[in-house]
Order: sequence, then structure tokens, then C-alpha cells
Amino acid sequence: MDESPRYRPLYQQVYDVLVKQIAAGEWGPGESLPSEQALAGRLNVSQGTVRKALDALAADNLIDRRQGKGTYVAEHTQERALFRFFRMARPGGGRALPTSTGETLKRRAARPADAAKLALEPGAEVYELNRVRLIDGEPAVLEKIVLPAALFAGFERFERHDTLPNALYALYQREYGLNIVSAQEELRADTARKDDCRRLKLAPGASLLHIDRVAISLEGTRVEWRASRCDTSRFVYAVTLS
Amino acid sequence: MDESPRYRPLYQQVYDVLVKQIAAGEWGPGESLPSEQALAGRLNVSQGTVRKALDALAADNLIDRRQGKGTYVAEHTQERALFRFFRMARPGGGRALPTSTGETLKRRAARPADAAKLALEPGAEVYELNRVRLIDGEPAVLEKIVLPAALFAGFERFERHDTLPNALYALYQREYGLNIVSAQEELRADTARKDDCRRLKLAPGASLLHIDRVAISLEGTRVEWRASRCDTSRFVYAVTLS
DNA sequence: GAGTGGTCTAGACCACGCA
DNA sequence: GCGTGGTCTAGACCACTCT
Repeated sequence: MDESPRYRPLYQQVYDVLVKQIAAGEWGPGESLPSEQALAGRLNVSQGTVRKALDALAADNLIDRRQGKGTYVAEHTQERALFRFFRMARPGGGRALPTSTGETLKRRAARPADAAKLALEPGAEVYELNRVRLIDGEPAVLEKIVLPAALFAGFERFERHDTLPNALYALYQREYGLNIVSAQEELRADTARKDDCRRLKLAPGASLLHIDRVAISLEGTRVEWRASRCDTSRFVYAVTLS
Repeated sequence: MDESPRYRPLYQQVYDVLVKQIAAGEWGPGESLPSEQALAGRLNVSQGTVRKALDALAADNLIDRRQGKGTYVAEHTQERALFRFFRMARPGGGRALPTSTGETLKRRAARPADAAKLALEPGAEVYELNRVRLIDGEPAVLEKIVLPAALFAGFERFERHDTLPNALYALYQREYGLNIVSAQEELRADTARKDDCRRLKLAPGASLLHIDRVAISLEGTRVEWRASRCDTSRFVYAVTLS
């Protein structure tokens, strides 16, 4: 390991190197990294230092470590990604599993709100995906998903043949090499508009939960803005603070 | 260290021992623990094992470690506790600082809803504290706080002389030895009732954000149920998922 | 300078998955 | 039985804080 001008612990340098290699696709989602010994040899540090870097990567959900097997690049699978970022649950605890329907996709110029949320340049284009998410077969959430066209070239091809999966982040990862590692959410209460009432089967004037989410990739890029409007009469937004 | 019947790593056993000692008040909030060397000697394990346990305690926010100084029992200070559990913020990022006013306190029998949230026995009593929280001097949140009377003996004495601090968790810790380490929150949208409108200065029929929080102590006890009704026209509930 | 936590190393052994 | 990650140890040295 070369030392950088200002001091940075060795294990953090190893962490950075591995993040870059994962981001560059050196090992694809679900693939295994070299063993601790092999990495230590390649990077010319001790196994203990590599271990500390790998432990940090595992804590940040970038890799999976399995005793006796090896270390794997974390994958956004159906169950995993859904439970990680989809926070709607039954009151009292039980998790709720959503399905999706009624997708519509269009490409358009970015509006000021899009540019602000996604840090876009003037004149940028975006894809806008709208869909309804069902829980127990009943409409529960309206989602508007905005993606920078520059990052999602040719996204139209996923509209046909119902190829849009329920968990989009697996698709971002697999098709575009964009690993979503965190999301900033802002929640507020809002009053249902006519369109909300029609699509969610709400009474006029009902209250609903509006969530703005900006999803951040491994490299720190704002990859997605998702506005969700949720009927919270049957399900709640559940989160644990610690 | 004695080994337990079923296998548990040494450093986790050390973790458990230290949690118990902190919970028992062996070292009070803000006080320093013995040095790593001293703990290693006392528990008859290596310094590295103690270090791993202390790192885990620090990750769980139970202790603070300061290089060159020592290891301290984490304290619920004003700024810290407020930012940790109070999630209201200005849209786009800036944090919001609340103040409190209009406290009223009463002692009463627990109702079914209280018993369910706090896992109380039939016939238990609770304290109910109501207050308004202001942001920038304007009412923004109505809070109803329910505490098991069994855990908070003589809580009435804090009602007089405006002795109720803005950050209650510091008081729970200092006066009752109850360390709040996590909180489970459930959010939903609701329509403002007459009383909400009056106290929050809302228009009739406005939507507001209802938050049910159950706070959990170091020992795993449900210590507090807090129902907050928030005006989200100026501020939002902000959370980062990762 | 003394004492603390933070980093880094080297090596032994354990628990697990698989062939 | 081999290779993997997980635990535990011992010791050297570094960075920080206070006296």
C-alpha cells in the first residue's frame, strides 16, 4: 500500500481500494472476492488489516461474509432489497410484501424539481416511471420514480414484456452497474388529490403519507428520486432508531 | 472469563458483562470506565478481546471512546439525544431544534392501548405527559408521553418549577437509571382533529403526521410510549436508510 | 513523560462448508 | 481433509491528551 499525503489508516486505504474495485465491476454482484490471505498478499498488508477493511465493508452492506465459504459482493435480491428500503409494515410488527402493477414510462426534459433532487445539469433528460404498489392485492402506494437519462441509457427496453422487476435496485445493479447503498427519505402528511383518491380508492379529503426518497450509489451519485404516496389506513411506515 | 454452557465468543461475553455493569450503574453516565489493560486484567482476557467488546459497545452508542483520554459511559445530552431521536428537519437538510411548552402531567390507570404498547400488567398505572413542541417559536408537534408508573416512581416532582428538560431521555438516565438505546417508530398520515387544529393552528381538515414511538432501554424494557402529531407543512420527518 | 486509545503485525487455533 | 472466515493472543509502535 502506498501512503497518501495526509495520514489515513492502512485498513481504510484497503477499504477505499476495494470499494473502487467493486464499483468498477472487478467482481460482479454475487461473485466471490479473493480470500483474505490472497488480498493481503496482493496489497502487501497483513491479513488482520484486510480483515478489518472487510469487516467494515460488511457493516456497510457492500459484501457478505460466510464462514467456511468466502466473501461475496452483496446482491440486491428480491427479499433483501425490499425489506431494506421498503418500510411499510403492518401495525405492531409484521412485514408487508408489495407487488407492482400499472407501470407507465416516459422520457422527458428534467423539471426544476427533478434537477434539485438529482443534482442535474440544465437541459438534462430523465425517465419517469409511474406505478401502483399493491399489498395483499389492494392498492396501497403510488410511486413516481425519476431517473437521470444519462445514467440509464436505453431504459425504455425494460418497459416491454413486463420486464420491470418488483425490486428495481437489482436491475440498476445488474444492468447499469449502479449499486444503491443508502437512501435519504423525507416524510410528510398530505391531503389526497383527486387522482390519488381514484387510484388508491380513498375517500375525498383523506390524508396520505408522502415520501420523497433520493437513492445514493456506491460512488455517492444521486441515482433515483422516488416520490411515494401511501395509504396508511392499513399499513404504517416502520423504522427503528438507534 | 467463565465459559457458558453453549458457545459464545469471549468478546461477546465481555460485551454482556460490561452491559450489565453499565446497566447496574457501576459507572454513571459520563464517567470513565477502567482502561483496556485494566479491564483485560480484571476479566482475565487479552487486551485485544476487550477492545473488540468496547468497539461493539461504541458502535451501539453505549460508550464513547476518546483517544488519549479514556472510555466513557455515553450520556444523553441535550444536543445529542435531540438529534438522535428527534427526526424533524427542514426540507432539503437543515436540522430543526425544538423547544417545549405547555406541559401537563397526570397519573392514571393504564388503558388497553397503553398496556399493548408498553407490555403492562392489568391494573398498572401510568404517567401521561402532554406538551407542545415549538420549532422557531411556532407550534409544530403535539406530544403525548406515557410512562409506566412502576418505573418512574415520584415522577410528579418534576412537574413543578419547570424542571422538565427539553430532552427527557437525559432525565430518565440521570434520575431513574434508564438508558434509552433504541426506539421503534410507526408513522402514518392522519386528519387533524378539532383539538389538533386549535393547538397547532391548522386549518380544519388538514393532514398531519402521526408518530407512535416505543423507546427501549439497555435492558430491553419498554420504557416510554410517545405519540406525536406533527404539522409537516414547514418541516419534514427525515431519515437515512442504509 | 506517562497514560490512554488506535493501528498493525504474526501466529495459533476454532467453526464451518464442501468435496 | 482442505480452505474459508472467526476468534484469541501478544507485542510493537503511533497519535492524542494532560501534567
